[in-house]
Amino acid sequence: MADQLPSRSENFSEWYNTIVQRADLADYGAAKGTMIIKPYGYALWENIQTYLDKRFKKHGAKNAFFPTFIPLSYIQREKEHVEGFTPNLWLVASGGGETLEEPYAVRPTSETTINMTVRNWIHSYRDLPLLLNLWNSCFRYELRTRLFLRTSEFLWQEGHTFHASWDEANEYALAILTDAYLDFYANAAAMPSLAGRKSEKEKFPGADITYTLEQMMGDGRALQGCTAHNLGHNFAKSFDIRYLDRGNELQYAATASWGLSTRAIGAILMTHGDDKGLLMPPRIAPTQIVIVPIFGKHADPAPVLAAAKQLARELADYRVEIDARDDKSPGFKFNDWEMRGVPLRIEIGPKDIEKNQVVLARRDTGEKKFVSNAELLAQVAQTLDSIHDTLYARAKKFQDDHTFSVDTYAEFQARTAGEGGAGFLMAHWCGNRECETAIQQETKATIRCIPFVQTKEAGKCIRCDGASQERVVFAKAY
RNA sequence: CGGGGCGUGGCGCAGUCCGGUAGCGCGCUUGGUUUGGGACCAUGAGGCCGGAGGUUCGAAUCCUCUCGCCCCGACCA
Repeated sequence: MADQLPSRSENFSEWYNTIVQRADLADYGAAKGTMIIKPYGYALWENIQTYLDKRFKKHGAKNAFFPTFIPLSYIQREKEHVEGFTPNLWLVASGGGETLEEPYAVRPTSETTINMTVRNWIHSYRDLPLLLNLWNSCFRYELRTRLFLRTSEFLWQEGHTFHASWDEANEYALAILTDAYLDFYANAAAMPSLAGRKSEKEKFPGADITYTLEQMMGDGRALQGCTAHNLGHNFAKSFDIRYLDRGNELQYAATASWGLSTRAIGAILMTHGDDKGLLMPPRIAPTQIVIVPIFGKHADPAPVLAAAKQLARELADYRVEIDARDDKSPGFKFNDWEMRGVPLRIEIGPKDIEKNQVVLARRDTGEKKFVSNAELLAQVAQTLDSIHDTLYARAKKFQDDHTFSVDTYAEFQARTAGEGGAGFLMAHWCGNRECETAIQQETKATIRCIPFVQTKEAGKCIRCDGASQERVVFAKAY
């Protein structure tokens, strides 16, 4: 009897920490705060990459690579940017035993090094837009780390784009947010998102506007699933990126940047799943279907194994694994793959072979049914789609059930009291940073975003009674 | 950097108070019986007890120093 998992409903945080390691997604690295992504976890990342990469390219972005080491003076060039990132910066002080004349920053993000380079690539409006994307890792010094959610080094993509005007940069950032990220979360990860923009306090250092998708995790905490920034002319001015427009006038370019990291894996894990373990969304699941051959009593295992392999060939369009381990019982395998979150299981034994059928078992509902070989392909396709829809619907319902309109600070404090998440709290806010900071200090809740979609209504700030024209979303966040 | 806890086979732990040369569960090896919801019997392998120094005839155990990790707080783009 294997150890029981911690209960997801009763101890969410322990459940997460245990499942990430037990499902072989990731492990701790030797250096403090670093993460080893194991094959099962990396396969999930590769599926995320494949999905997103296509959409970025559809929007004209081209992949490139920029160095990990960045001269410190580059980072220091944009005022807000350096202030924002200094607490998280790793520096390389020596190389080859020699102290460096100027330390290198280990990229916390590539805005500066990209801008220093691209300023020489752009001379004319004909060079715009310039649309780059990098798949790499970045490094941020962190005091408290958690696998996938916050580590000292993590994988991500960072897009950096250069445009002729502020509006064009803005449109591009929004296009990526909705056509790439929102689409990915909804149609690949089976996750609803709350789209909006960040408050001044929460936005990216150096951005004019930061757009975000906020998702609700299974414990009612919020997680920022990605960001897209309209950097306006800030970096172009700091790095002197100018071009000649059609009227032969020198203009500053406008820039945007946008990113999604391996934190998305954490988001997927914390959105789906139950007390049995993980539940991978079918379209990006590392293994979509596991075939468990049942070797019957006193029967020859060879025909069963052969039938399982034949099944796998028929299902070649899917990511399929056959669990032919002969030292594990079927019951153990069922539990094992359920813990790992494989959405669909096919059981095949001697009795099924006689009857030209298999057993289809879905991870989300636990439902098991016999399916004839003739109907198998259609049933598999339909069931995987149905699991995706079920996961999305569940997550949406959970988000809706944990979204509250809050009109008094007393209720706000009551909802944010205690250890766990508080859901999304839609409340009026005067727009002042002082109030925002005070609310955070008093309740641990932060403004996650100012949603794009909401009914405009006048109201009073939850804390100071100041005038407000729209609600913002507060939550306790990861 | 404060406050608390912990370092003992791959993993989880007991043993530490009352010093006598290391044990349990899981996993792993091999053989056999099993296999439709977490199988069983037998067998075997595996440990500088985080590190250094000290006390002692003798240290996982007592003393001193040191290194590392975890939790809470501070920090978090």
